Parts: sequence; structure tokens; C-alpha cells
Amino acid sequence: MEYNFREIEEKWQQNWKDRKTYQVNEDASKEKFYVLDMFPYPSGAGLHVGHPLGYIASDIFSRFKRHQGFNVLHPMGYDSFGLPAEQYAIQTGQHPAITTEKNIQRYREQLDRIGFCYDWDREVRTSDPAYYKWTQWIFELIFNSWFNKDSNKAEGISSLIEKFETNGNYNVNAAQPEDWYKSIDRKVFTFFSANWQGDFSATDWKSMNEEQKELLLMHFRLAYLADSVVNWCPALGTVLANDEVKDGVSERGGHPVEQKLMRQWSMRISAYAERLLTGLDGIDWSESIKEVQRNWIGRSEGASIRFQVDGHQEQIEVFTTRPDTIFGVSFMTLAPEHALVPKITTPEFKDAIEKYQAAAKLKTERDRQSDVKNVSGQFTGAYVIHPFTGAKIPVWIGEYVLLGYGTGAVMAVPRGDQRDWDFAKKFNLPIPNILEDIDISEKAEASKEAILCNSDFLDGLSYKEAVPRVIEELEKMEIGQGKINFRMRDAVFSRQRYWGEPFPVYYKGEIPRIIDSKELPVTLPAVDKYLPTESGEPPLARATDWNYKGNTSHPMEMNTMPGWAGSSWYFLRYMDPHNNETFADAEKVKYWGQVDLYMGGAEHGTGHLLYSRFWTKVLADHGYISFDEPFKKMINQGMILGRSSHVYRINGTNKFVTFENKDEYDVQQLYVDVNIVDNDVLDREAFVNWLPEYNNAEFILNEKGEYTCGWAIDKMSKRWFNVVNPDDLCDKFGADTFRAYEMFLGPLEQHKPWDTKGINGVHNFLRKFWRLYHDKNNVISISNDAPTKAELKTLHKTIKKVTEDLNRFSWNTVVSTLMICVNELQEQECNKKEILEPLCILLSPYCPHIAEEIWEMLGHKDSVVAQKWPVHNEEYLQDDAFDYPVSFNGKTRFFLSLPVALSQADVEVQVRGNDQTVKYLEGKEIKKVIVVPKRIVNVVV
RNA sequence: GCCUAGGUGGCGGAAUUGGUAGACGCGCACGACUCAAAAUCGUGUGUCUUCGGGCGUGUGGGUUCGAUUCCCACCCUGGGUACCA
Repeated sequence: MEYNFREIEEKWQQNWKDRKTYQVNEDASKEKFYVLDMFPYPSGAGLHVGHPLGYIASDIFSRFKRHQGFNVLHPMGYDSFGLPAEQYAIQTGQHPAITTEKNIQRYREQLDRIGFCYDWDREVRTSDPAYYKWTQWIFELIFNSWFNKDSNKAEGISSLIEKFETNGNYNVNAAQPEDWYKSIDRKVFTFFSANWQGDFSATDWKSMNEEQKELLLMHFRLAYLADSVVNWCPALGTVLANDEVKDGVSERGGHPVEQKLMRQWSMRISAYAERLLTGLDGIDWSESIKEVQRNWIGRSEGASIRFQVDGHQEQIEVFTTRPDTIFGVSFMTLAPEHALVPKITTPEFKDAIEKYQAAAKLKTERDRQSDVKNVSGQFTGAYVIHPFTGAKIPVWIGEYVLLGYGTGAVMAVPRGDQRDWDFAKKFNLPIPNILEDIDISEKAEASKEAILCNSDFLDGLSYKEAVPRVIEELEKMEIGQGKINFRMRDAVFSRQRYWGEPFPVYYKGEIPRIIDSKELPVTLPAVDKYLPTESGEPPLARATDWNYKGNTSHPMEMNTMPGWAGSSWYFLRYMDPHNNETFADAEKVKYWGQVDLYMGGAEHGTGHLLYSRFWTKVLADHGYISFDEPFKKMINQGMILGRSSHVYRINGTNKFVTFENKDEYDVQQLYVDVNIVDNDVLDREAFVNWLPEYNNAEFILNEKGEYTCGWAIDKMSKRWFNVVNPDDLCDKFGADTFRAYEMFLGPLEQHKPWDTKGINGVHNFLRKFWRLYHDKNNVISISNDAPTKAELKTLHKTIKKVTEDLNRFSWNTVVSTLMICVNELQEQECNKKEILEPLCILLSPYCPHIAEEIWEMLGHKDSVVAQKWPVHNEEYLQDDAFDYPVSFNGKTRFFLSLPVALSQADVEVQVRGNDQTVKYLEGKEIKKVIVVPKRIVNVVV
């Protein structure tokens, strides 16, 4: 029988389905292992060869672990809320649920062909009400939480209310902005005085009405409603989170984004900044993605200092990482939008300041960034008083100071900061020297090594010594303190879209109220159109049939949750996907625990991977789960790039010149469909028929009479005509070949070009493998004879290497090892059962269909999936006589037959082939013989 | 600028702890089978060579009996990030 992969693969895929081979259940007698893929958004385009790369790798690892006796959880699902389906709905009126369902089916068909071992009974979809019921539940949990900085944990809001009732907020150390009380509406809180600083007593609390209590609590909750400056994208008609904006335009679609003040839900992720940062040390992720998160969190240590404005009540607070350079301050710079600017600007500079502010406002975020080199600024006419010297320091505004970072104000030390230095030079401000022996006429010196001078009580100190000294002094004077600043902002959680989770929230007046968790889910209502209303409200404002009937008189929240809501906890739902009582049964969560191996792209560093960690920590703080990091180890697969082909048209003609001769003409390079190019040779007939414009193309051929195409490596895209579809490859070569080839391509984490012609090599390997088990007439033929030593050695070294490679996540080298093994066994004409049976198990993670088929042909009734992973025996690997090359002065001079008695003490070397013992080499006495592992003996004279 | 991953034949890549660099595959060349082609099988394939050997892992140094591997300096490429005070 020939290797008929089509029949075999169809047969076993059906068989696995019927036998539920890959169903897993909690089993206390077995050790668990959780292998997870980042679940896909089911787009309409289907899969190309790049998508399954990570799925194949994780599938192989799951199967390997299963063979090793682990109880492996390996689920798959869909991140099925999202923009494209909604955009399609806007254009066609088709409900996004229908589009999504169709796309999911297409995805499933494509995935099934590749032969994955997912337990499909555990499939989750974020857009399924049975799923988002629990997304809504978690939202309510977060809403009903505050972050206690004393315990460094989220706690239930009731513990906060208890505190308020006994002591007001006197002993409350909650995560919230320092100036939170400033945004309290004084029309509602009339009993607080004008200069109220945020403190209230138990009596105050008790005297408040329901509305006032709720408004106050909102400033403590981990999910809160607030007026915040958000990234508004007019083209998409929605707000975006910071991680969804890149270079001032939306990540999806590249539409411009503007800053806008809106009342929005936010998540107080900033409360977890420190824990999100330190948690990185304990997880096995790539250094680069950890670095992305560290930068995003942006922790910097320094001090905040308040400068008194000369002649005003006001103080300007700055944050600096270099409080040691305080004696080098020669001016202050505020962000143009800083709230104090209008208050302190003197009349004579009012016009100039307003002009500057207006100009700054006109510039987009993007313009401001691209204009970095241009130093600009404007003096306000105001001065602050230096806290130590009493000197008058001019206050400027400048674009280089950002309102969103720190306090929006900097103390400028031109001596130590290049931007301050540039600013000082441009506007002729003084550059006082505070560092010993360093020239500052050309540039600033930011070194932390230098010794301070001209700095009063800091003279002679280094950065390390000076910082605590200054902070001590500032605290004594009550004008500053040591401070840790974070770059990370809270995450906006509202989207003005239809196709997302509805909030379980209705409004009583201005006050949002949570819908009782027993009444969840609040399902997405039908709407007549998927566009915002004429008055600019989100699409959900069109809904008339909310399933939540309890408060028909009260309006519902009309925003929906962002895309990352559902994906922030899906890995927990897989553990218990059908539970209707809780998001996942506590016992089951305890059993499956953390994800042991998480496979996916590296592009989610500041989005999904951060939010998942955040939600996991909240759930852990409330005791629902016992771990506060979701993904123990993560591997980010690289992108598979396309190899696109070029043809060269002579300008002004319809003549195409072959690659070899293209330099002789003035040509234009054009992309050509890779499917009509074989081994860089163009199928001219297919080309002529490909596009109408090429119907009458003429060719200038090479010497062989062929047209050779040029090529380049590009991203796989329809635009370059270089998309390769996995279905075609499964048709032509089979899923087993496809799986092995994707791994064989190169290291998983690296970006690498796809090259279809290389797949033949792997296909041939599988045919050879098949032939190992068959005789010349293609009849299964296996002998029960004892294997030879050489055969055992081949097998055992293969077992050893394959096992080692899989344990160190080196998927690509395994394929080569198996190829070498098959080549050797073929040479040895091995047909021994004792060798070929374990080999079949070794292959099965990579090529499960062919392994199953052969396993059955060998007379087994059970599945190869259930077989124990073979273990190698060192005994078979030893060489009994090997010629060791002897290296003398770095060059191989002669060979020794081993075993010989050699140790470092021996100075006599026995030469192969005779009994001669040498004491001298090239006339020099041998002093030392070095025996090293592997195959070299070194002689030192 | 900073962070991060890399740089090995015509190509993808291997070399795990410092130990025969280029495994395995593609491509290419030659041969077998064939009227012929495809497919398949076999042989060869870093480079120079006076056939002894010489040179070779981005560049230049260093450590070592021995360096793709370790150390120092530099160059280049991919990815991330930034007037972050």
C-alpha cells in the first residue's frame, strides 16, 4: 500500500472525533499540564500558513506531555467580539453574530484539517452570552473593589464602607489619584469647604445621602466612571485605550486620534503598577516582552518638590528623578496646558502666552513628536522661589513638557539635562555649574558619577549620597518628599460600539447602578442599525428590547466593553466552560492552575498580556484563584513571511525581461502571483491569462528559454500575491507533512520566510518513514527478531535527542533528528518491531495521522496517543572502539583507538594500530595529556 | 539615544556544557531508470589550491592546548520605545 495521506488523515480525524480521543477531565491521580494558544479573532479571510505555526508547536508539545503521562489541558476558542464583524454589519446590515458564526465555522474547518488535539468540548466564545455573563460578573467584582495600599491588595468595597462608618477616610490608604478630591462636584457636596483636602469623618459619611455616598465611592472603586481625557477616534466613532493608539493614530485602520474629555468607565490598573512590575521577575517570558511591559509601566524613582510662586498663594509641584541637582535649577518649565499658567502669567506676557498655547493646541500629538528637535517656549513673567537659596527662578512654558507625565511641570537643570540645556541656550538662560571638573559649554552632563559642587549642603556628595540628603531636607521643610512615579495610566474601559459586552449597569439619575449578578447576563439587544444615533450616542441607544426588565424606567449604560475584556480571563473559563453557577469551579481551577505554556504572538505586550495579569491579580486578591500570574511560561512564535516574486516590464512597453537581463533595460518591477511561479521560473501561459493587462505580454527569455523571476521577502499579504493557504498544502502533501514542515522551517521564535518548495524534503521523509514499515511490495512487514547493536544505537540516540529537544522547546531540530534516524534505519534495512514501534511514538506528536495508521497496522487496538513515551538507555550509546583524533598544538595529528588508559596523569600516549608508546612528539617531551569529553585528546608538550 | 533579539555556504538553518564548523533540508551538478520528460533512486556540493595543504562563523583585539560558543571594542540588521523630567 502506498502512503495515501488523504485517506489516512480523513480516517483518523473522524476516528478521533468518534472516540473523543482528546477529551480531558480532572484526574487527581495524574499531574496536570496546561498548554494554551492565544485564541484567534475569527476574521473573514481565514488562515494562511503563518497562523497555525504556534498552534502546531503547542499541539506537538501537548501530545509530547500526554505521552509522558501528564493530564494535558489543551483547549481552543474564539475572541469573537471585534471591529471587523461590526464594520461589515454597518455596511450590509447583517448581524455581527451571523458573520462571526460563519467565520468561526470556516476557521474550524481549516483547523480540523491540521489534526489538532484540542478538547473541543471546552470551546469558548467571548460573544456567547453564557460566556460574557461571567465577563460581566467580573466587571461587577472589580466595580465592587477598592485597592488597599496597606495590604497591597484589592478588597471588597464593603470593607471600605465599614472603615468610612467607623473612622471616615482617616485611616484609609487607597489607590487613587492624590488630588482625587478636586473632581468632587461641590454642588452635590455643599458641606465641604472651598479648601477641603479630601478628608471626611464618620459623621460626614453618615450624614451623606445615597447619591453622595455613591459619588464618593466612585473615586475608590477599581472600575470607575469618571470624566477623563480620552483618545477619541472620530473615524471609528469610539474611544481607544492608550495601547490601541500608536504614533497618534489608531492601531486599527490608522485613523487620527484626538484628545477629548468624556465621561467614561475606567479600570484602575495603575493601582497594580508595582505588582505588575515585580511579578515579571517570577515568570518565564522572553526578556524583550518583559521589557515592553516594564517600559509601559514606566516606574521612576525620585522626588516631588513644591516651589512657591513669588507673590502668589500657588505652588508649582514638579517631579524629578534627580533631586540631587536642585542647586542647578535655573528656570521652571510647565506644559502649555498646565492649570496654573493662566493664574500666574503676568499681564505683560498674557498675549504671548495665549498665542503660544493656541499654537500648541493646534498641533496634533504627531506633529509635536515629529518636531522634537525644535526648541520652543515662552516666559510667563512669573517667578518661583528656590527653596534653599531663595533665588527667583523664572517660569516658562514649553512644548517639551507633557501634561500627561509626572505633574506636567519640570524644574529645569540645564547642567544635567540635555533638553533643559538646549532650552537654556536658545533663550539665554543661565547654566549654573554644580558638578566638579566637568565641561558644560557644549552639552549637558547627566552622569550620576560626578561629585556635586556649588550646592551648599550637598557639596562633595555623589548622586547616591545626595538624593536621600535632599529628600530628608525637603521633608523637614514640608515642601517635598521622595516619590515613585509611574507612566502607566488607568485603562479606559468604554467603547461606543455595538459588538461587545454590554455593561450590567443602569442609571438612576447620574448614578450608575450594578444589575444584580443573579440577573446576568445582560444580553446584547437588537438594534435597527449598527451606527451611532443622530444625536451621537452609541449604537446601543437604538435598542428597545433590553432583556433586563427590572428597571424599565431607568436608562441602561449604552457603551460596551472593549475587546480586551473577554480575553482577559478566557484561560480560566476553559477549566470549566459550561458552569452556569460560577465563572469556573474552584476545585477545577485549583487542579488546572496556571497556564504552563502560553503560545502566541509578541504583539500583545501592552494590551492583552497586561490586562490578563491585572484581572488575574484582582481575582486572586479576592481568593477566587490561588495564583496571581496567569501565564507561567510564554513563547512568542515569529511571523512567517512570504516570498514574493517579481517580473520586470520594460518601461513604456508590454515586454517582460527575465531576471538575468533586467539590468540592460529600463524596467519597472511588478509583483506576480507566487502560485504561477515554480522555482523562480514563470509559467508564462498562466501569467498571460492571470490579469487582462498581461494578455498580450511578450517575453525576453534567458539562455535556457525560460523566464526567471526575481524575489523578495515581504509580509504575507494579498497585496504582494504571496499568500500561501494551508488547505492547498494539506491537499497536496497532507497535514502531517505540513505540520512537520512548519516546524522544520527554523527556530519557532524567529521570523522566517515561507518557501513552499522545501516542503518536498519533509514529504519525502514521511514516505521513507512509511516504507520502513513496508517491504518492496508495499506490504506491511515487521520482524520480531532482536535488533542489532547499531539499530539500537540509532533508536536510542534518537529518543535521547528528541526528548531533550522537546524539553528545551526546540521544535525545529526534532524533525532533523527524526530524518537522520529514518535514513540510518533505512540504510541498515531495519524492520525490527523493537525499533520501529518506539520510533512510531516518537513521530506521533509531529505527524499524528501517519503514526496512528502505522500503529494500527502493527496490530494495536488502542491509539498511539495513549502510548508511553520511550526512554533511552545510555548503554546502547557507548562507543566500544572509537578512533579518537589526537590534537597536538591545535592540529589533528594521529588517532588513538579507545578504550586506552588515559588520564591527566599519564604522559605516555599509545598510538593506534601498534603497541608503540610515545614519550616525545616532534622532539618535545609530552608533559600533559588532556582527555576531554567528546572526541578529542589533547597533548601538551 | 535607550532596551531587546540577531549576524554561520547559493537559500532555511544545525553545532545543547569551550572540543572534528556547515548536521538535516532546499537548490545546484553529475549519474541511473526512461524514446523523452516528470517522479524516484544514487553520488557530489563552504572556499582557494601548485593536491602537500591554506583560509573560513559581521570586523578588530584578548583569554585558552583548543573559540560560532567566553571577555573587550566596534560595524550592520530586525523588533520595541522615547522631548518620561
